[in-house]
Amino acid sequence: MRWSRAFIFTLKETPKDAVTASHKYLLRGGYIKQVGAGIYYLTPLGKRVLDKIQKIIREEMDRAGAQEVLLPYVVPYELWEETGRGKKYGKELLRFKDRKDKPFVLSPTNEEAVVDLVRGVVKSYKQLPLHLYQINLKFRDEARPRFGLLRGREFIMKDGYSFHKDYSDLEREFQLMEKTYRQIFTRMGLEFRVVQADSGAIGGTGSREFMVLAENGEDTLAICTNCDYAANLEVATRQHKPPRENPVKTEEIEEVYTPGVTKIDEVAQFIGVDPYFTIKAVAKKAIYEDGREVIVIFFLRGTDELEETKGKNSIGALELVDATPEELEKAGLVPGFIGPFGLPSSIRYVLDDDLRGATEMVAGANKKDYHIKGAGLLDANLLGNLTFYRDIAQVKEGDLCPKCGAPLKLTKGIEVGHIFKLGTAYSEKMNATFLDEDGKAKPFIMGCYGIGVSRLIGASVEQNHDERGIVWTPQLAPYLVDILISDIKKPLQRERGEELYHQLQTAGIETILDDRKERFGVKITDFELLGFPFCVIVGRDIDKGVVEFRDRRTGEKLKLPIEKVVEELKERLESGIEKGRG
RNA sequence: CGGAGUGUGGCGCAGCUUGGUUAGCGCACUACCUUGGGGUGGUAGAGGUCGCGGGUUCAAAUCCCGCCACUCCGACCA
Repeated sequence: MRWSRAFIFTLKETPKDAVTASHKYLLRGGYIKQVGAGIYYLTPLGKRVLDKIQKIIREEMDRAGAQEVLLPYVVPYELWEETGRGKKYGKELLRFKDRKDKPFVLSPTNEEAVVDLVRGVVKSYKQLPLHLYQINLKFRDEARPRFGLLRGREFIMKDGYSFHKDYSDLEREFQLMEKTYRQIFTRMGLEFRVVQADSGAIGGTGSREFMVLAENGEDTLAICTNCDYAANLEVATRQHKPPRENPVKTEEIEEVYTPGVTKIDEVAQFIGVDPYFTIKAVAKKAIYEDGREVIVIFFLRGTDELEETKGKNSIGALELVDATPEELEKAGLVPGFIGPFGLPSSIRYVLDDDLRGATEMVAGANKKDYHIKGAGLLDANLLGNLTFYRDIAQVKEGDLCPKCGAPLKLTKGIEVGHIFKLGTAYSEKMNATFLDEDGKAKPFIMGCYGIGVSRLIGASVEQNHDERGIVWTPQLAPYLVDILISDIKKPLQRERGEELYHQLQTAGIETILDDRKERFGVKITDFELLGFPFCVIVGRDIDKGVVEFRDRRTGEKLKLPIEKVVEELKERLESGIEKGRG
């Protein structure tokens, strides 16, 4: 491509709306341009990156035996009624009507459509397994789109759905997909982790997320410093440590007058114990699928925080919201003084695993302005018979790995892939069955596999940039080499640059020729902003047949006879891409 | 969806408090000259219904009311 003819617009100043690196640089480099909240144009440069990503995904999915289809973007609402998701999905689902007043949705995910496609067509276990995937637009009417391509409302996603006759075959496919995804992200040259995850609103079990590691990722991951354990903080667990001995002994359980002291730190200080020996009560209102609302109290050590996702899952609720003091009082609770001892028997509660065997604890007395001290959770009679321990605490840096016991470390990531087992959740509701060997109709057992394709553009920049701009991995770069003609008015520079350009094209290396009538400074700054992996500067040494070769990532500069350029590039590309694969 | 904020040429902003001639600056853009390895310097230009609607007033970018859009913090999410 000749730069002088290319639709490239770079911005010297950062548009004020951009905060994160990827948003800033993609905007400044003219890879994207915003149309509306969470909706973007992709320019030719952006499209080239997108195509690279898609190509890798297609190759690997096809290699794994999946078949590409194209499902509709606009889906009749009636399909969503069949699964009940039409109502459940909330405002993120964009609903609208056509001229005949028939309701439709803009697809945010495509389980319904793919099941509809397959049902009645796949009738026998002999036709299974089947894996269909597509790369298509999605729309989710996000409450708050942000960070450019990282959280758009309209985005491109690869979504795949597999159909199986039994769970062991689903398991096999799931493993295959994990391997395939690893291969995909490795080929892109990205640093990533595979983590255990919550399966979220789509439902299902056995969930794995693929996280690109980046400082300002939206997800927090717990990663073991020793073994391969890695989990999204939402579901990360830790080893139960034996309770520490409380140095402050109490002869017997007693009530302490603690007027107006409600916060954990204040309570600990007031009574004179380490917050570790206090019991924190987190009151929430749980909302269930059927619309029921129940007050639930989560008890944790004063040094721990409730992990809402784990809390939610521990009681099978759809959502947890903060309970107001009025709601608590109505339920017979004393806000600020809630404790597990003497809790009204009608109240649903959950104890964190780490409280198992805890003794000499301080907790709210369920009585205004009083706490209890010296209580142990072994005193089952105080708790009633309903001891209900679950792991509901948020893992902290330094907690112990559930697998090997080494310390865990927290790090940030951007979710770019998610695979999970759906089971029969959709096939049953949509009455999609096949005849098994035993002659009985059974619902398909399904798996679901997503990759945030357009998000990957952003995630990749988020991970690969410096203070001057983007640093593409060779696998995703829109062009591999920028031939920079330093002074376009010098005929020799121009001629040699053109020759090299044709030579590289013949060699099959994607090249952009900066033949603009601009100064050197402008061109090199654009090169750095746009992030092409390599630059060949045809400049003042060309009369000696020498050009300058630059590596964007390392900043390395070297003088090189022009006829050695192709060789040099090929060498670097091979070693670079191999490194990416490792 | 709660809280905060912003809307003035393509981009970044000033002007608004205290209404008053042709609405200004930097970058980018056009033409010419100049310079030519890190966003050269100069001369002359083009480009704006001041987010939209209504109101107050002799007069509104500026004051008042309504609406819309976008951004940020939070809740939520591939």
